[in-house]
Amino acid sequence: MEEEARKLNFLEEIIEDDLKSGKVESILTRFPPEPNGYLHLGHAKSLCINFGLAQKYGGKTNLRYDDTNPTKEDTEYVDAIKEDIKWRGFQWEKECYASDYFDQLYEWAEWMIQQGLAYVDDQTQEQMRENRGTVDTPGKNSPWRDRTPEENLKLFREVRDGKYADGEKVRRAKIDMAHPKMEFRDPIMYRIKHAHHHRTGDKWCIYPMYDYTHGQSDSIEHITHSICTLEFDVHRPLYDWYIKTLGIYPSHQYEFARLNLTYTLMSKRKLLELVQKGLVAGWDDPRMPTLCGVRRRGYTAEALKMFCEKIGVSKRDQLMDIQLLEWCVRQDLNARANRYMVVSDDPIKVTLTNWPAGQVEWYDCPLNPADPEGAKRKVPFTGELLIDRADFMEDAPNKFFRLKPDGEVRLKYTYIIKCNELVKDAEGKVIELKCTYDPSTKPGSGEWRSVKGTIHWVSTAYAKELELRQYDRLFTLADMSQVPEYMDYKDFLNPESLVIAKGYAEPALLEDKSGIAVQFERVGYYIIDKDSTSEHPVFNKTTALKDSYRPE
RNA sequence: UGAGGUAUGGUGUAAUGGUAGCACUACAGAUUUUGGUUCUGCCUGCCCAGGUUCGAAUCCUGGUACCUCAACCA
Repeated sequence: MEEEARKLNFLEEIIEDDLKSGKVESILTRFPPEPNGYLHLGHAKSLCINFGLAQKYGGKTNLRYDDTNPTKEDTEYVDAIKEDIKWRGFQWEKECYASDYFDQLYEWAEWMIQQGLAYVDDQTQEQMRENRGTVDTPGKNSPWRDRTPEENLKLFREVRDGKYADGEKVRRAKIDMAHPKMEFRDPIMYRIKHAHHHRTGDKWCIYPMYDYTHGQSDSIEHITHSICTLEFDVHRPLYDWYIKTLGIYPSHQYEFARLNLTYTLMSKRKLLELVQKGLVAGWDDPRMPTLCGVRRRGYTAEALKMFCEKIGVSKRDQLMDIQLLEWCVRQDLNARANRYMVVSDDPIKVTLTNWPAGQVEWYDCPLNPADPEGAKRKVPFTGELLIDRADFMEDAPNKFFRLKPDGEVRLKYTYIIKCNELVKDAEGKVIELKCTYDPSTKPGSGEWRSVKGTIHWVSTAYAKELELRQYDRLFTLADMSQVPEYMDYKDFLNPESLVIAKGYAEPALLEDKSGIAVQFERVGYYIIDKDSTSEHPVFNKTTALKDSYRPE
């Protein structure tokens, strides 16, 4: 046990060393989303690292919005991000915005010009691209590179004051156009954007780039450990360069491998596209891998926490099997999700021919079988029932344990019944099963008899129609053997590639119209309300569920 | 042909010079009033080649593969 706890990932080692050596007194991390989309499963990992590490070592975490690109950002996202972080169970120390630092950043920018460390460039985007060179050929200096500090300052102020149009000029750091690291070939610090910012409004028409903003923001807040994903590792030298050049608080950046999940899209850009094209109902569509999406799907914050603890932290590219996530969800839900019996639409009627007419028996069924002494629900049993069509098969193979002609099955919590006769309609479709029940098999009376199958049922007399507007698991519970690995979102949108996992037993959360959470123990039922605006053919199915559940 | 990063079963992650462990998955079996859960069993691994050493996943040398970087995105 204790040895288990002693295993540290590389970030924990770094932090412990820094704490031990006195390099820092306590740690301060930050979670820096750009408010241009909703948080997804990948962010769950980042959240767990940035907040979790601080928590573990008695430090704090700032929530900082990286809002340096006004054309992509919006307060809708700012609010949604906060909500998701809270749902996940984390509390930030300070709520910060990169835009809070625009004035300071600008001051530093003028100072750099005065030091001859930056210049205004008149090249077009194309010229700049050409002159930047490639990974194995050096770049060429801009013809405007040697403007005097005075001229640069004058120009820069004119740019700031809006004398130029978008793209006309750009502000660059003067480093080295032949540098082997592409990031050092005179990186752009400011670009002109006559755009309305969600916080600073129209105050600025120039906006700083990520590289010129992030390190300084960390520094201003005195972030001790700035932890980000691997693709930023090539930026670290530049991060350090700005901090060193400006002589400000030395925050340090560390990188870990971002999370990828099999069969799952984890790109904000593509998720945004799904939303914008109306291919999903929104960012919180349960098919989406967003935190609000999986939340509607029934995932719990605890399950996500468990998952993040299991996947570990390293610098190797990580493609996690989504089955581990699902295992975590089941693990969590299995212990505490309430269970209700349910049949999906198009059920089969079962008539018990030897049941005393009009008789009703009530059963106390546990809300959670794992806790048989816990809360109960009352379920009425009568001589006319409905069962799920999938629980009956006329020409059943040997391995089919549910109801078949002349076969026996246990109705969950009640009697064993035997199927004696099929009733079919004109098309030959089975519409009713005439069965007999075995009175001696009533639970609690006499000897217990076992049969292979146990199925759900509802009493037609008491069945309550419950219209649900949430469908469930269409995406992640698709039969994985049917879809190619790395299923692209285009395939995702192709209904042919989706196979609903029928009978996959897992507790799930669904919501009815009034927003009440109802949990069923078998999923594979997908439900959508009649008013659904989704254009996706798979989802345009109206399903009314019948449930034996009777509130109080 | 540049710079940076990473290599341990199918997937992910431990072992820091001393028997390659754990989890998920797959498979097999037991239990089961959910074909769930639980329990048991089981297959599969140190990128390659040299070297140092009594002993190497670990140290050294040389290869190889994969990822990231050439947005006025973050």
